[in-house]
Amino acid sequence: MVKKQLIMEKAIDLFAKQGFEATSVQQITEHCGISKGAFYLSFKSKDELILALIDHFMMQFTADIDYVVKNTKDDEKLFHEFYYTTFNSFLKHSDFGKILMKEQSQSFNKELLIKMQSYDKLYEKSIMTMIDRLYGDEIEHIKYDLMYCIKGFTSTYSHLFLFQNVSVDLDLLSQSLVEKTHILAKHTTIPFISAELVHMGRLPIDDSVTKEQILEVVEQKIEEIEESIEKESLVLLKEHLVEPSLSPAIIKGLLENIRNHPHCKWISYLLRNYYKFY
Amino acid sequence: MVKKQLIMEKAIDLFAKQGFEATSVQQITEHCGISKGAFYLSFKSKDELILALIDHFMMQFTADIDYVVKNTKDDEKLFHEFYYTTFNSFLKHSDFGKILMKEQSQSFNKELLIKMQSYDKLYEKSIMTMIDRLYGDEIEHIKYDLMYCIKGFTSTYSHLFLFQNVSVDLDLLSQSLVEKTHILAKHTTIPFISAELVHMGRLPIDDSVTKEQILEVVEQKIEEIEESIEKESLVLLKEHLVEPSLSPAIIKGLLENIRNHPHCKWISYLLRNYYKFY
DNA sequence: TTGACAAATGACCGATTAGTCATTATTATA
DNA sequence: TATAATAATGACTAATCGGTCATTTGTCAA
Repeated sequence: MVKKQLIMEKAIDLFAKQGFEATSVQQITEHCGISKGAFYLSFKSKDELILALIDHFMMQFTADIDYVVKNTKDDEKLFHEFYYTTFNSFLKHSDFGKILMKEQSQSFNKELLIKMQSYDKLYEKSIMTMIDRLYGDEIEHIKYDLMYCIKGFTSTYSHLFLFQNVSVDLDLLSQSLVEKTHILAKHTTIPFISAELVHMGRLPIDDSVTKEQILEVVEQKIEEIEESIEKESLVLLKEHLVEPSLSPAIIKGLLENIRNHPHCKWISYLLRNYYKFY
Repeated sequence: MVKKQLIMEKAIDLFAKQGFEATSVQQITEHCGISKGAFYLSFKSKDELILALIDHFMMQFTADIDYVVKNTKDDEKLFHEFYYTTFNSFLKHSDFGKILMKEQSQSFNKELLIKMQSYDKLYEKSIMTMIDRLYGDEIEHIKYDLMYCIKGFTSTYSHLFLFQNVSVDLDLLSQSLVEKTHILAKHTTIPFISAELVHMGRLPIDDSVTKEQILEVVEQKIEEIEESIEKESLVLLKEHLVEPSLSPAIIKGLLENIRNHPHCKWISYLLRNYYKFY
């Protein structure tokens, strides 16, 4: 299982430099110092690797954004936290960010397309939550336009530090985008994007998650991670899932324990939403 | 020479669907109904094909935008014309637009990277011209931010009709973006992007064009095109280049003759700038 | 009809690809 | 230490890639 992570880390390096298709399995295994056969013990195919990478990072990203959006109490800081977290994630995992930008609209794989669309949908949902909370009904008619502009800002400005090697002041960048967002929200009058337009051309996605599915992910992670606090927290959460016995306060504390572990963010996200902690 | 155009047209289809690297020369020649050898009579390599495609479309696009920016007299309509022309070009050549979006940051080829950056620079120049004309010194401190937002709008909203199969009202879209642009220009106070930031991380590009270079392109096009009016106009323009003999009015008229021919837009652009017609 | 020239062909080349599997090395158990 | 179970190897396959070139086909004027 630790081999799987090694491969993923080294593959990221190469994919970011050369792109997915231009990188061979041979190159990856050489970069890892393992044999070609060993690669196929961890992943059934090269495609499965890229899917795993996307899941690994997008789950963290989605969970981080969701946490910030739902746990920032101060309305004044909401968009700033959102922008900052978005850019910080891109910066922290800039290699993956590059892959994402490069391969974004590359429909070479239907499964990948559906995956990306489902994460994108969650991202849009978070943005809409913020817009509804800050501006309410008063901008009902232009709220999808605002959402689209916000998405546009994040992707456009990400290019700056992903593809041009410039170091940027994320705080200032976030400030300037918060201002732009507020300005657009207050003054825009001409709507262009409707709810229908947002959802058209999308593939239908089943995004309901059952207790059993969560349980499966939790059990898998328990095997994977080694840190004691996180592992014990997961075990307790798993037992509570099978047979509820803990108080909400304890649950919330356990979730907080695992929230910042890179491999637990997604579980934390799933459970937060399962237990309706927001 | 007509074979070259056939290959380019058919290749566009496949590149848009599968991407550049995922499309083989074999596939292209089969789609054209020609042999593999015939392909290499028209293009020295597969790389040369993609470079030719990018030149072919980007020259048209750049020339169109430049014309609109320099020839729209009414300030009120300037940004509307700009947005409309941008989106209309993307829509008209949507297959190429897809390729552009897919392959944008793919640095698989240094020559391609430089090419794209030089066209991008021209696009940014056009935007800055509009900003300077409409808002002048009053927004000096945030003009690069505004430019970046405008670029962001065009690329973000292009996704709508390129990758989701939705038909959009380009006029309404342009209207709504004109409004957003004006709003941002009037109210933005926090600058983030500086002139240095825009030019950092860029490769140096030589964008001066000599008379000899223009002459070369003109002569080449004279051989290529068949339409009589355009051809004759080109011949006259060429003679005037070698030995000036025509009045400015005639030159302007000749340029107008060829302006809307897909293969002459670039020449028209080069000559307009050479004779300083703006 | 002939011969000279150009256009077009597709079998072929060496390199590279994703993926397999018989074999070997390592580890755990008894 | 002996045995069973697991992990890891890398030579191998079949397919495909971009690109070449001896050969064939087509098109002229003579």
